[in-house]
Amino acid sequence: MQKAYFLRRVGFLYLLFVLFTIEQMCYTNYITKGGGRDMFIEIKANSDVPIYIQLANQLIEGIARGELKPGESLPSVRAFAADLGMNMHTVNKAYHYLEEKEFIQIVAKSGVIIQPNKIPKATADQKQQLADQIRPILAEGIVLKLSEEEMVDMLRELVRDIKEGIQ
Amino acid sequence: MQKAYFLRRVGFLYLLFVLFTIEQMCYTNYITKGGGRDMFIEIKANSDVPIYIQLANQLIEGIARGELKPGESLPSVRAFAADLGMNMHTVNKAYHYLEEKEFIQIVAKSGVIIQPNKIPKATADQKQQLADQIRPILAEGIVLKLSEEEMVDMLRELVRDIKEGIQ
Amino acid sequence: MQKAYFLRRVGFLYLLFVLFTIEQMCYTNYITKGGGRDMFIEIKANSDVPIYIQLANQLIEGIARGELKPGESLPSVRAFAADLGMNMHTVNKAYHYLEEKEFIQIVAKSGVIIQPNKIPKATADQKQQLADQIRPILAEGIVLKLSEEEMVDMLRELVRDIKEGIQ
Amino acid sequence: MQKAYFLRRVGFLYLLFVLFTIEQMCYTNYITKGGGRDMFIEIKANSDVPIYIQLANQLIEGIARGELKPGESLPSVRAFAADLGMNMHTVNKAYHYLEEKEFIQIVAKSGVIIQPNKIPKATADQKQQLADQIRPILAEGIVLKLSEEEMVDMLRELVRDIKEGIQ
DNA sequence: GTGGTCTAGACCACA
DNA sequence: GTGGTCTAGACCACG
Repeated sequence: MQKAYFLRRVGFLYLLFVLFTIEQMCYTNYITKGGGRDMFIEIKANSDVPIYIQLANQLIEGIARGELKPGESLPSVRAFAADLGMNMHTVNKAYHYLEEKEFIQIVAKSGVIIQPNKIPKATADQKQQLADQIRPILAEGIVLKLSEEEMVDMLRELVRDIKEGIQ
Repeated sequence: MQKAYFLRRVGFLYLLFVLFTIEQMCYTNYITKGGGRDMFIEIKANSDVPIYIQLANQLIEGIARGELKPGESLPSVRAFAADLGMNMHTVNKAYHYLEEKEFIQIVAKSGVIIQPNKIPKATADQKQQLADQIRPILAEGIVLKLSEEEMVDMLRELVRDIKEGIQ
Repeated sequence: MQKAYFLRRVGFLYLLFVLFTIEQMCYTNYITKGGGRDMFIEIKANSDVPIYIQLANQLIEGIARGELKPGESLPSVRAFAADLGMNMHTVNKAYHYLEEKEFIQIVAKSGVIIQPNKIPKATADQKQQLADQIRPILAEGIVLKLSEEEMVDMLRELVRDIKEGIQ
Repeated sequence: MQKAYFLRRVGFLYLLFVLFTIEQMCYTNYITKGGGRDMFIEIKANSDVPIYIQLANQLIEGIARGELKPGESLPSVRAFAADLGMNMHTVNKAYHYLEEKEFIQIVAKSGVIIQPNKIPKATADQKQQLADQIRPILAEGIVLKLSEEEMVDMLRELVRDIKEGIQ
């Protein structure tokens, strides 16, 4: 009897732990209406990556895989913030971050749309920036004994995942 | 005569210019004696990447290209900080960051050495972490109309640069 | 034959490109019949300048270059809004903005006319207002290493452009 | 007697009015320590120009007249905000606005400095932007019967004022 | 209803 | 002590 109770208690604690973990890992996993289909946004609360950057990255992936099409409008800062359970300013910051990269256009008092002008191909500067970001990660990969080919495979797989929307 | 003087003056001005530029871009560009050879550490003050991470990354690259060999000792926190003109705490933080990754060993009151045990091949977890870091960068690359092949080429070139120590 | 077709196709694509660009840059590029001649109104949707201010500025330029003459009537709010594809309120606001500056007269239930009374020369107050608006722009110009003469030249050129209706 | 009382009351109301006006017009007129000399920052609370833009403009003038020299550090966002009686975020916004223009450098967790690299001469793009900002003001000047020469004189005077720090 | 601006107050990681 | 980030709540002007 004692044992059964113990087990039940452990089970309960375990459940609590799982719930807590889930809550900590992804405090939001909401849906935003984009065009006809829906789009999942997943934010990790305990990440060292700022929330607004995470949001921006997810939107970038949406653009990358063509789910968010040029000219399409994004939710208003307030509506999006409410959906995602975060503050207006955080969404606003993500939007301005993306506007700086010219991936979206913020039309004051009207709304936010995916860049309707063709996004131009990466300039040498932009490529250099991307390279600077990737470089330390690759160095770490090399130290961890990953061969060049393994890393190339990883890259190809990631590109496929992004384009197919696999988390 | 007039011409020779002119040339010398231009040379001098050019030197000043170079020094000025270097000083502005990287507040440190020092040399640290590791093992037999020297190694350049370059820190960008005006970067959004924390200094201790920049330092750790440069050391990781040193390990990646075999310049820092297993068992070799690194400068003491104090000496390194003095050389690099940065705070002791910063160097310390970089060391602990690398120790956590098990790329180095910190032996209390003795010193710091490059991991003498063979660094094991990346676990699935570690690979996943690397992938998570690369993913948003690739997504941005895709939005900027880089093809998969271009990104693979970029990766291969970066790996070559790292192994050959090209900045 | 092959060549002629090719040229036609290029022309068509170019036309498409131009239309696309115009549509993106300025959501309206309409004509309004004012007096005898026509006048172009160009609104940039993605500007930080409010639309009603943009409209008012274009009308001010029309007055400045004498295209809109004292006593001439402007389109009704309703008709103008329809022509420009914008909200009635916006046109209304532009009109009231201009009326406040005494550049036009709004006669209730009758229409809007360009100020028929001679517009008096700028008062000290008005000059001060203009100066206050220009000042920060000039300061920025100075920081950007523009000489006083360059800025004077810029001013002269702008005055010429305004008077000749060059965009 | 009645009259004296009335006058006193009017005097009191007038005093209140003056105080109110002063408070409304410039709610701050603070000093910030820059190098050896002090610098006046004046913010108009009831202006339609956002506070953070006003602040940025005053700093730009400081740079323009050489009072703020390259490499010099600016107050921390919190200290500056306290001095000016405004919110940290407002100062922060002004700083980021200036950083975007590359007039200052924000070094994370360290401080803010006036751009130490030479600020390059205005590009064609930047000149165009300045021209676009000045144009409507000039058009208004023309309508107010200011001659080109009068406006040139106004510009020269403003440049002199900026360089000599005359408000 | 939209984005823009501003305030107040909080925690964090870096240096 | 610094800037970075995040939240909560407010008012405003534009459309």
